[in-house]
Amino acid sequence: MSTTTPRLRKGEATRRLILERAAPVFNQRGYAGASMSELVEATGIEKGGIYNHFGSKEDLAVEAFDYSISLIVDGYAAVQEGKVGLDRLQAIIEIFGNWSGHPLVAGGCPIMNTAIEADDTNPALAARARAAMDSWHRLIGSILKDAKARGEVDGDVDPYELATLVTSTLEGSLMLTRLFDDPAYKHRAVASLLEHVESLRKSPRQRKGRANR
Amino acid sequence: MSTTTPRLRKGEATRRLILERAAPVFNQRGYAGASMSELVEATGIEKGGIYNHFGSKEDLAVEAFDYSISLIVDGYAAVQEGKVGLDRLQAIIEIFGNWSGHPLVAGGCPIMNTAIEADDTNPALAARARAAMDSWHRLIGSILKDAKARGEVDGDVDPYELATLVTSTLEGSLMLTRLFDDPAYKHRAVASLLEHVESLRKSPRQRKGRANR
DNA sequence: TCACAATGAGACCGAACGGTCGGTTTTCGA
DNA sequence: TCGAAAACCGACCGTTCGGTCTCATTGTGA
Repeated sequence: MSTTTPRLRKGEATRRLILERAAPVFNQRGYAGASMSELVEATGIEKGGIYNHFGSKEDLAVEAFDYSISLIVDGYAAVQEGKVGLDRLQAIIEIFGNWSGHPLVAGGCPIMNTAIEADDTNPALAARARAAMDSWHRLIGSILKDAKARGEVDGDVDPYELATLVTSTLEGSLMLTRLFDDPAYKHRAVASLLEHVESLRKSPRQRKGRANR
Repeated sequence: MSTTTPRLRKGEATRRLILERAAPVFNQRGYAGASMSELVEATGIEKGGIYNHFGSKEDLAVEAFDYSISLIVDGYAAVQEGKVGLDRLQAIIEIFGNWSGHPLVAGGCPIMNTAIEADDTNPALAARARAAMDSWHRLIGSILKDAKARGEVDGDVDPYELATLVTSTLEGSLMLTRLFDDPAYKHRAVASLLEHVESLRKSPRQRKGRANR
């Protein structure tokens, strides 16, 4: 390996530009719904140029998906900064309801969109969606485990199970919000989840013993 | 008009057969992902035969969607029979987690699938999805209003808001269940919602005064 | 029974699909 | 500055797309 330059400068820039511009197209129109000619138009790069960097439409879709995910990972990492324990989770839930004006990627949640389209049709994309969703659940799960370790929440809360419930509610509400073009659905889900998470908090007094419900 | 026969017998039968067989194809592969040749194969009717009954692929997709919805409406109507009040809602939530073996239509919830694909691309299908979702929310909402009228639940529960929360959680969990091919996600959501609904029940004692939280 | 409308088959259409490739331009290290 | 390599273009490929049309067959009311 030594000092092999893996990729040259200009090409790398175009490659990234293609991904940046193709990602929202795939996210809005779906894999089957997005045509190469649309991608040519959206990227400003001719077909030959695109195929110079990606082996197939599917390759491009997979890499564009990964690019979308990287934006999301970065976005959610940023909102947790300076927060600890349960506050981190609440910050994540809260921001979910507030990307509205400047969504991380146009067209809704790429994981959900890809999951819905690809589960019966495209194993490669479905696998990427699973990986991204798993990583998301590990993030939420680890925050909850941390909160438990810090004594903020009761011991009988299963971090992973709660994580999947949070995801279910948020994603479902996002689907409704986009279907009806009305943020109220998302906001209700966020409010409900924040309340639920808040209810998990042990009051400083209680150290042992089950609290709420 | 007088005694105009709107449609003849044989044709109506084929028409329905096409819908029955096309519905799962659209639900699994999506509108853009389903090709006419796949529909020809699935229905056993040649292209000319299909276009004899439907004006376009989109027309067929819309009618197939409506057909799927009719199956769902019938299915959920059946499970409520003989039940009253909050029991009706709990029966609906419960059955949501148990279609697994014999789903009403292959490929997951047609409303969610259509919502995700069509919201940015197909106004006609998106409108149908909105109508179906609205009707679903009205069903849940009316059950909750009935339960309130019967004094089963507290007055400060907003039927429509709760309905949309139930939908969010169920649909999101179905997405996860299908993505990971694991009913656990769905079952967790069902259990959580059943518990939540149960917590709304006033004990026979309490007539006035807010109960839980 | 019979004539005609309804039905379904399948060859056919132009357009658009995803993908290839030779040639030109651009980039950049030597 | 220059030449090889990288990057990019766009015409072109075979295939499949959604949709049309003609014609043989079938169903059916009178």
